[in-house]
Amino acid sequence: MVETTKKDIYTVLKQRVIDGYYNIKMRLPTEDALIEEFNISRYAIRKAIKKLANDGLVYSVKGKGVVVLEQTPKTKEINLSLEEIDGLHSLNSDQAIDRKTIIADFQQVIVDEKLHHKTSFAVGVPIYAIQRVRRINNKNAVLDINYFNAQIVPGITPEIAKDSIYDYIKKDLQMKIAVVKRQLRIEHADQIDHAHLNLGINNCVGNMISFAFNDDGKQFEYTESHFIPDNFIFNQIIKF
Amino acid sequence: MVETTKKDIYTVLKQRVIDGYYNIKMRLPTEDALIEEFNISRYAIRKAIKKLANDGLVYSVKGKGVVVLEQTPKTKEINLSLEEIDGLHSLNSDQAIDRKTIIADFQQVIVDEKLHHKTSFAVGVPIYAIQRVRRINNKNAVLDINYFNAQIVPGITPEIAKDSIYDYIKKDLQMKIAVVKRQLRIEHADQIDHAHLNLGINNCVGNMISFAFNDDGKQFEYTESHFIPDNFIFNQIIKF
DNA sequence: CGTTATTTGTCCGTATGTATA
DNA sequence: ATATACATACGGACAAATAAC
Repeated sequence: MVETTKKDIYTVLKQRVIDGYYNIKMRLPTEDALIEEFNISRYAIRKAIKKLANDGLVYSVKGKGVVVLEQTPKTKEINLSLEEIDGLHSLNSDQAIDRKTIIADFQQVIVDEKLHHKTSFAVGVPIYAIQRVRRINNKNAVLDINYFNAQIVPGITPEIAKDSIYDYIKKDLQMKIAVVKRQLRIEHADQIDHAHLNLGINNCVGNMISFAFNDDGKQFEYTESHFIPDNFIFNQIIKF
Repeated sequence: MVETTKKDIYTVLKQRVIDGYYNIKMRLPTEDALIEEFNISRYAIRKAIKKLANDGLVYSVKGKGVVVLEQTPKTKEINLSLEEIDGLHSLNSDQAIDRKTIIADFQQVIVDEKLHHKTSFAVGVPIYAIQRVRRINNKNAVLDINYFNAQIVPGITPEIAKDSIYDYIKKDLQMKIAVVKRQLRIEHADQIDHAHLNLGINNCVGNMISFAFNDDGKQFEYTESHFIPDNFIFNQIIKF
């Protein structure tokens, strides 16, 4: 029996899978065997295995066992996982990336009919409208167009926008971000994109649209992140 | 107490949320109240609520309750959810779409060093290499470039490819698809894209790369789906 | 402002179902 | 047909965050 705290079980199993420890049979030990080894409940073991499955490392088959998946190569592009927030603020730390944020526009406006249709904020609501260019590895790679409900997220300044609005929301306003609904499209680049981004010969951008909600269920943000081709990857693992 | 079978609880709650039944307080009843109403275990209630959360309709907050999120508008583009398989075969049925598949190329080849690097199939493995153009609403919208391991998925024919290879895998070969790992990039369109797709003035494509695994953990497919801008949306819901 | 009540989250043990070997 | 192994479901106990007083 191995001496391991509950939190470590996932880490231990993950390392073993990556090292090929279980690869000979392409199977994990049974739940009962792992319960024995780690001296812990079935619930805890299943939780660790579920996490491994979410990483795309293993797959559970009823009546068979937990299968180890063949490993696929790592990518060298900037890895977004469709789960990053606040533009490119919280990227994987193992990817060394030079970043710089340039404020291209900063306004306070009232939502009109046209903006309502785009952002789904109610007409008449005061909002911050901010445009920021994200410079990554000496390229203008992302144009963030943010709209924040000023009633829910008050007091944004250009200085805050230059740093991280999400840090301000979480740390200073003590607001909880609950859910972000995201859409990803590919669109023909418009004038603003060409003006701010290093598109090269490309005439399209990726457009990641985000609707963010706090834990009162209120939408406090609408954001479009326009990014240049070839530099970003979105990952997803689908289980059947 | 409402007479409801276990499976219906999610459906009933979903309908109530959509209808705004709980919107006055922006809260769902407590778990205990729902246990009372539906006369069912806490486990079952929590399962239904979890499903609602995955739909992006509600969000649970410890010590507070289950919050109903403000609703965002539906989109009119073809909705892919990053979770569709086999190109565009299994789309939402509420979106009426004309489809047609044209086989552009069909070959059996052996994996060489270059193909190994791209597909991550082992060198020497026999594979099917298939190119299909997906015509949607009278536009050449998607170019599917499929590579299937012929040892794991034998017997593919142009006739099968014209219909659905995934149907063949599941129904005829009785093989289980376990996991699909997917990457989405935006790339500059190449000659083949321009030749097969109705790109118009755009010179970029979306490239959805899929690695598919069966329940033995073996990778049986590598696919690139190149699609034209403006017609597709990928959705995701991120919970914190 | 501190204390108590409320409400969801986590964890455990157990029993039964279901697909696989 | 039998044994194996993961999936689902239930009830209960306690922890942790929030709300109410």
